[in-house]
Amino acid sequence: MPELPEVETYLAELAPELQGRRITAAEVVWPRTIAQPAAPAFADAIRGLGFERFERRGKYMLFGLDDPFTLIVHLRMTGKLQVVPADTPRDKHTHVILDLDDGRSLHYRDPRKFGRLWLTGAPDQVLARLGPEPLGEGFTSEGLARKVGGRQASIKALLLDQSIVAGVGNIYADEALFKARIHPARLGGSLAAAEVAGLHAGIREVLTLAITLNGSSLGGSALQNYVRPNGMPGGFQDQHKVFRRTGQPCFVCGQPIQRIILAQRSTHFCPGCQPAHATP
DNA sequence: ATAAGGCCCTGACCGC
DNA sequence: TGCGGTCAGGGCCTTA
Repeated sequence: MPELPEVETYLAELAPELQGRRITAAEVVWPRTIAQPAAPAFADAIRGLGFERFERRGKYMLFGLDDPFTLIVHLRMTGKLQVVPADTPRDKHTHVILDLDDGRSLHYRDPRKFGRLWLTGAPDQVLARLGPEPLGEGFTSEGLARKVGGRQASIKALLLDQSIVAGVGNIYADEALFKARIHPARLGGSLAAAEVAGLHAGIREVLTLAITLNGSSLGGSALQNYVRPNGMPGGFQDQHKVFRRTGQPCFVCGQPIQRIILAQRSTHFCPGCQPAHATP
């Protein structure tokens, strides 16, 4: 499940492959993959455009094409983008094919079909709901405190809300809450300023290390498993303190990690390190 | 405005 | 072995 560090890794590895390349043809196999414009218009409009700039915003990849177009890609759960030889046959999960001018193609594959692509001249409209970048100057402890203050939703649910902070998903929300020693079911409005400050720092530390290690590759199902565009796994899964460690001893206090459901998401925490109530 | 629940999808997994 | 049911999960939409 690609979150900010995985998307950052994706873009870093795709950029050198795509820089300067031009799209010579486009095929949309599953039209609903294209969020904007309609699939036929997308395929028609993207033909002939070249890749110029590469940016990330939250979990979105922004491919700056010839002015004024931006190709936006959100991988959601199981989306993958890979540069392959042009004669590579599409499999049953390949939904979009962009042929490049160097004898290769960019394949978008997505078993769950949740991911979406946009071709737009106004990317800010697509990204309008996003909150600040967690590693940017716009993300401050005070700003986070304003957004969670007074809220009656769990802090876990609030961290998953992309309008509060962009790019944090299920893995890094759990890991950041552990780092800050905050129980995930605590209500946003119950957090003291010092706790919010710790959470703010925890989010940044977890994401920064995860980017350095090229994200998290989870074992088990090939469907869920994130791998980098070059096929290599990330390295942050070995740093997980709570995520998918249900029943295993906490590295800090030894108590078994618990799993609960919050906001319809698996949530992992240490009952010893993350007490349900703030300690005065 | 906020909180909660449904929906989209399909491979993996479980119990019989 | 085969089959049906359940689950996971990001973001958007609807409902209250």
